[in-house]
Amino acid sequence: MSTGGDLISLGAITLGGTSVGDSSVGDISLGARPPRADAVRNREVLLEAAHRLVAQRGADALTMAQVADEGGVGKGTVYRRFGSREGLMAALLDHSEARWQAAVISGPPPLGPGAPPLDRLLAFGASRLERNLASADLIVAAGSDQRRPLGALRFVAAHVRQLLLALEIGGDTNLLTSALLAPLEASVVSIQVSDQGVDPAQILAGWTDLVRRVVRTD
Amino acid sequence: MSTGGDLISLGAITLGGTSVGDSSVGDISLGARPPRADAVRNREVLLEAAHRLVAQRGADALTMAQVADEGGVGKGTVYRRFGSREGLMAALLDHSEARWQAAVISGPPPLGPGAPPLDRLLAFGASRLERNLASADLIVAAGSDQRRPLGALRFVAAHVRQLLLALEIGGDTNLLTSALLAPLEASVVSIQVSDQGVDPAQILAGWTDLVRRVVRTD
DNA sequence: TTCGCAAACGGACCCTGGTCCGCTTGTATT
DNA sequence: AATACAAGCGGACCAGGGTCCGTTTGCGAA
Repeated sequence: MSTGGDLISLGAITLGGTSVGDSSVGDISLGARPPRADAVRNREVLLEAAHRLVAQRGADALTMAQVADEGGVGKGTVYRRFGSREGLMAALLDHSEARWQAAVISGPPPLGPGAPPLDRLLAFGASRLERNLASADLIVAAGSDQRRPLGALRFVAAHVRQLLLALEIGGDTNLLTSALLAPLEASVVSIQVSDQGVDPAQILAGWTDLVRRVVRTD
Repeated sequence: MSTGGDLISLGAITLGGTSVGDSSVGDISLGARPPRADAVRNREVLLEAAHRLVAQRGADALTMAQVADEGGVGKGTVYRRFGSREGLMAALLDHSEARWQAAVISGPPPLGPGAPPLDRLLAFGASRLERNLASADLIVAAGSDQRRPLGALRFVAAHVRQLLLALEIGGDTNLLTSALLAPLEASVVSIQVSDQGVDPAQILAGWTDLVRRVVRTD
């Protein structure tokens, strides 16, 4: 897996918070002294190790001791770097999240810019649902870790809100945004799919219907 | 706390599943021999102990060993009765859930029967949101335990679907129901309120707006 | 180059959820 | 009342998350 800088860490729209563990490598360290080389190295190594292990055995099976061993460091180091298991999961998500955000910001339409708002919104729903389902275990394992909800969720909300505004709907777009986002949340859809045996296509159909009803200005 | 039979365990719409731990006392034991007296007694005692501890220190702080001690039994017994921590939480929820369901089924309007469908739906949202927020920690702690999502969630879904049908909306009411329920889920709203500082009233306003848009048949 | 020290390291240690299994007890039957 | 046995019981035990603290190390300053 190339850990290269193929795209700027968009996930780092985390408003440089007070979150545990360090932030991404490419972060704008404002005033504070730069992180030590060994810390950066270990972070990389551990992320890669964790990624490998998750790919092999799934997120649920991942243990912190495993990650430490695989990375050739002590368990304490893993915790210093990521704060907690949730923090580690969140860090793992950051990669793919950044990729996805890039697709929304500058990818081809209808997901990316260029298509009419409604088309973009529907494409967004499909794409987000797919992603949330694909990384459901990771997302759920990341729980309500500091950085994820306030980073990724913020971006997603801003995007949807933008589209709703463009559609010139009345009402409070902020509130409506949350309401539209909820049915796509990993915690919600993973239950529907795993425990209730609902077909993901059905969920999307339901969401699409919902959106169509909400935005119609007949 | 009166453990009396003031209302029939509605939470037991759990379709008498294969879930771990036993089901509520009032269950229709079909064919199988009845539970032993000590088992029933311990279940009662432990529920009460757990309830007390949760009230005192909150759901998150609850440990299984505590419950066992407080109930004067071994830890193994707690696990036999409830299967897991999640199972215990789910059992705790059952009480209040049953109460709530009763209010929906036979309470005063507009939540209960008698009011026009739209009014009932909006009242439902307000009430459900309130309940989900009030027991958010318990609900989240109960996770995706067998009985909760397929018991409570099923009831709630059926109710909303009923109302939507009465409103004579087009489209697949099943899908729409899920989409309308998602924004009220504890996992969603508790993040909004705790981590994002959103006012519950705002959430309700957003949901109300959503519903109004969905059901309008202009 | 040497020095000082904040930062990083690592693994022993603690806590809690969950399992196991030998012992006890309720209950149906005779 | 005696018997048999399924069900229940309890606590020792294990695994994994998370903390602590004495030791090591990178790195800027002298």
